[in-house]
Amino acid sequence: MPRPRRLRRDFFARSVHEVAPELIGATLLFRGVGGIIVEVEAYHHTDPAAHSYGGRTERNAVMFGPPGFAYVYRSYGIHWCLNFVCEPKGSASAVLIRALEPTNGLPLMRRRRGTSDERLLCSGPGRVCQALGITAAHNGLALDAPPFELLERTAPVEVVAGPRIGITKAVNKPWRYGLKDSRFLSKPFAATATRVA
DNA sequence: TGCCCGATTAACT
DNA sequence: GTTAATCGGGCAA
Repeated sequence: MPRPRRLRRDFFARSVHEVAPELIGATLLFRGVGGIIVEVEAYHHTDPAAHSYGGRTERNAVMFGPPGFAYVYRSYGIHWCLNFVCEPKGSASAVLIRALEPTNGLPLMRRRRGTSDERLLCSGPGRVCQALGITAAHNGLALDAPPFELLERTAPVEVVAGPRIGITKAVNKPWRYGLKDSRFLSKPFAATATRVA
């Protein structure tokens, strides 16, 4: 097994719809804690469900910056959610990290999450940030430098696509991507989900 | 200023 | 299946 390579900043400088499925199977670590990305969603600036759809604000400013940086926002006043900014600078598109298969730093993740159930550690965007210790303090950080470490996938994976979760606009767009049959998804994909890779 | 609501989660019935 | 928790963004006034 070859040593996994780091994802470089130019990996993210492409269409969010190319990057998102390729992130499935990659490894996300934050201060050495994390796991394999098994679920993401793509948000394009022309998409009414995207935070950047209505233009630049203080909250979404990082989305309008260069690709390869973290956009972290508060969800429902309670949770934090992590995105990877993609595409050329200014296109304001990003990939939401929705679930990981935990592989590194499990004791710390269990303590932060208050559960020992491995399936509840990182299965949901708010849970990922709680388990990894990511907050607004990390909004705007580069993804190719500590405390982040992103590793390319080392083996082929089966990626499926389906409608995104928890949104009220553009609900039919199949821009949620996942590792087929992973037990760490926040929700299963339909049996009829499109296979994309 | 006031009001509504959301890329969620956990704890209910 | 339903709902409370909790708060900043965005928009009406």
